[in-house]
Amino acid sequence: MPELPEVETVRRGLIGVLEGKRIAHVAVRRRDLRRPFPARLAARLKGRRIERIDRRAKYLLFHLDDGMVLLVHLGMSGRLVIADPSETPGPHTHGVVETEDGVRILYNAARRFGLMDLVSQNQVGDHELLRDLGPEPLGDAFTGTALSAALKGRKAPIKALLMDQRIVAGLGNIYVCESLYRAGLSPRRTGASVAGARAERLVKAIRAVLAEAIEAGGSSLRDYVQASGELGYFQYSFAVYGREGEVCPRGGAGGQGHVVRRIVQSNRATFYCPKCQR
DNA sequence: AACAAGACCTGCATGC
DNA sequence: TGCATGCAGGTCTTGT
Repeated sequence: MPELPEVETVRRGLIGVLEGKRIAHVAVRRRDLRRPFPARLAARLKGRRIERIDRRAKYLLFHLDDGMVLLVHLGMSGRLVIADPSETPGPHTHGVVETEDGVRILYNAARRFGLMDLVSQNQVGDHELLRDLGPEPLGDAFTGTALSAALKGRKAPIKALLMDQRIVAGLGNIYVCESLYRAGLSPRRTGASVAGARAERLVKAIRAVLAEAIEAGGSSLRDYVQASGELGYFQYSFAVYGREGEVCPRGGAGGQGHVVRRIVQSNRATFYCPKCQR
């Protein structure tokens, strides 16, 4: 679920309650997630002060005052929420962090696709999960030229390549579909064919879609909520994602062929408008 | 090397 | 009601 806009929204929601705060207590209820939680995680976090919360792609990075960084990924169904004082951990709450001033954060991941790791600050960039990531789509390094270069010679469909975190880091199924629609590019087009003006258009579309989604607090479909528990509402702005059979936003009255189609690429659903996307 | 498909795990909607 | 099936925001691994 959580793609870049959702992770960024969670980050923003946690800054106010966690930055500068000291961790008073940590409970680990189940540690066999996608990769097991680090050994002695609770003991290593206890007493630490959270100095800063960053994001890299879909990872959250909690910088601690002992030079370590707690890496958190939410997987498909993960949540990081500020608990109501009366709230008790559910069956999928795999970790609970409590600050000195009494704020409790629940780490919830029904499908256990998420992960946590501890890495020292000066090795974060070399971490195996981060080192091969492509540029941040909202950063300066993500340009039409850079994207063209990354796609050069690639025969796979552009849809699949944008899902590859080494090409650009942070997009997932929703925002790839929406960005391709915005750019007017068919998801079936080869990566190599996206160069020059098309690549520029795609970069602009990706940036715009992500910015709007962050503004909307992300997209809430099934599991995702903001740290506060509020829903995001970008799902109401989807042009194509999950809209198979509907008329796309540019179809106008009657539609005239602007019917959103669902296909499967690399085992993932792709939604697009064959009329608007070429 | 690049690509597609399968695997991981759980919950939910759907249809019989 | 119960059961089987398919599907889901991610990404790692396997096989061609």
